[in-house]
Amino acid sequence: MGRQPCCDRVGLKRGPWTIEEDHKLVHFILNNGIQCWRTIPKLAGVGQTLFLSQARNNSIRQAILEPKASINILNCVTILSKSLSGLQRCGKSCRLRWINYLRPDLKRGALSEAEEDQIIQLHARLGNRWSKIASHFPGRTDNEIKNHWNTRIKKKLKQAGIDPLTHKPIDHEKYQQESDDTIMELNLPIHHHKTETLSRTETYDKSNEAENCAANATDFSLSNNAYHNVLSENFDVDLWSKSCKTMSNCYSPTLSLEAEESIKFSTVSAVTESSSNIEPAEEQDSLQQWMDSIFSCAVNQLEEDLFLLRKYN
DNA sequence: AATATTTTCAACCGCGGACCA
DNA sequence: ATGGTCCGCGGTTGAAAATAT
Repeated sequence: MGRQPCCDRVGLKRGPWTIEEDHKLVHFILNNGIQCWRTIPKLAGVGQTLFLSQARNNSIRQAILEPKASINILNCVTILSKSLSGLQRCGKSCRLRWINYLRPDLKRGALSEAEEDQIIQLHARLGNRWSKIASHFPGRTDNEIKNHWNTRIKKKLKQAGIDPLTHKPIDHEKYQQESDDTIMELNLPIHHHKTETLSRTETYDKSNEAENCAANATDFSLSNNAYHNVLSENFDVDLWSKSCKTMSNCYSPTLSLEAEESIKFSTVSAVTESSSNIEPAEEQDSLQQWMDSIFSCAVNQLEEDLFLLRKYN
């Protein structure tokens, strides 16, 4: 009997993660920790549904009293009800996304020369045991190091006349024959290797802007800065909407002014509304949850705006 | 400016090992 | 010992971004 797949793949989403999915996963793990990856997709998002029903009741009540002021909130809640189901991802995919991209202790930005040298030394000792190698670099993932090895370091070594497999100087005449023999000995399929030349982008360094963008996005989604700002008296809506924009720019480079304004309006309304309807003892938690929801909502609106922009441009 | 080519890296796949009943 | 389940690892893929023509 064959091994069963890690999950029922029917109806599960694959491919790149959306902001909303990231948000659900981060929210769940920060609140509940990691227990069983298989159950995380089902549970992520569910914790917010209780608050959703509260919010819906509040907003409906408010809509009756003050229709104009609360219409945006009501819209948000309606959209949220569609988006707050569990994650349509398998546990494996969640684990990968968390480990390689979302976890808060990840170090961002290009690997330094010193790190590269250390990778080369460790690879000479350990071979392609990427997780072992990565364990020497806190904040770096095995995937990142593996990718860096395959795209940069291998080429650099070859350029320097060093065989990346053996870490010994290349004997050019024997090199091709030996690697083919090795492949035959190991009974591995022979692939047609692309001719590898020094990368045209070898000198290209990730711009500070890109790094800041990633760092800002991480800060925003993982350290709950936005919530703390909202809770403090000097909450700056402009600053917050800029954070949203910066984060969204990591995914999509263009945003409409309307979309930006939409975020501001949702935020101000949300803060006003939720503050007036929640008991003081629960205020902070509820407000944080509300901000969670509003953030998802704002992102949904942005994505809808982008979709329309693309459709009609 | 448009198109082609190359590079990067996030995400997927399948396997092996650990653990449990 | 056996079979089922889950997690983690390493190889690979392919879309998006960067660069060249």
